[in-house]
Amino acid sequence: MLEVVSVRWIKFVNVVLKDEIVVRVTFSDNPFYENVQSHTAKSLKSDLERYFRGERVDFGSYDVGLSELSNFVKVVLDEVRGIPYGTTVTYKEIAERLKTSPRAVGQALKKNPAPVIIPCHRVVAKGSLGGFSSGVEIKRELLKLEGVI
DNA sequence: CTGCGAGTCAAAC
DNA sequence: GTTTGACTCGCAG
Repeated sequence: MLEVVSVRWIKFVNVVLKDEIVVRVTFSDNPFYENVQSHTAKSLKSDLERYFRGERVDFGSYDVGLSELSNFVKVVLDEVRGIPYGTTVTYKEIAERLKTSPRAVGQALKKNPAPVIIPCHRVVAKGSLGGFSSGVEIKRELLKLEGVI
């Protein structure tokens, strides 16, 4: 069954769940039509509201649907999920941990279907912010929210 | 097989 | 300061 959580922030943050698994996260100017039923969706909505209010929230307990992705991308995203709130890591560090190149890491992060839930915004370039699939402004605001900037 | 990045480093204007 | 080239590696064409 399909559910949608839409939360107001600098933009609307929309999370689509299928059978209580996060399928994707998007940012939009107008809210998505919500459909919140399961306990998971309710809990997620409340967690998101607290997170965007500036509270320290961990989304590690939510499942994200990664089955469509290549194995390499899964490994990278999995590594990224381990980055704690309020801290950042460079593409290079991730690359070294996984024995690959920083560029490959960037390519993998671009395919992240669920920003915020999988905190790809905590991966930055050495000396600058790096990129972000939903716009670098969003990335900057997220880091500001977590007190990194 | 070729070319392109959400990168990095060093060398050179 | 900025730009340029070599290196890198998984993926799309």
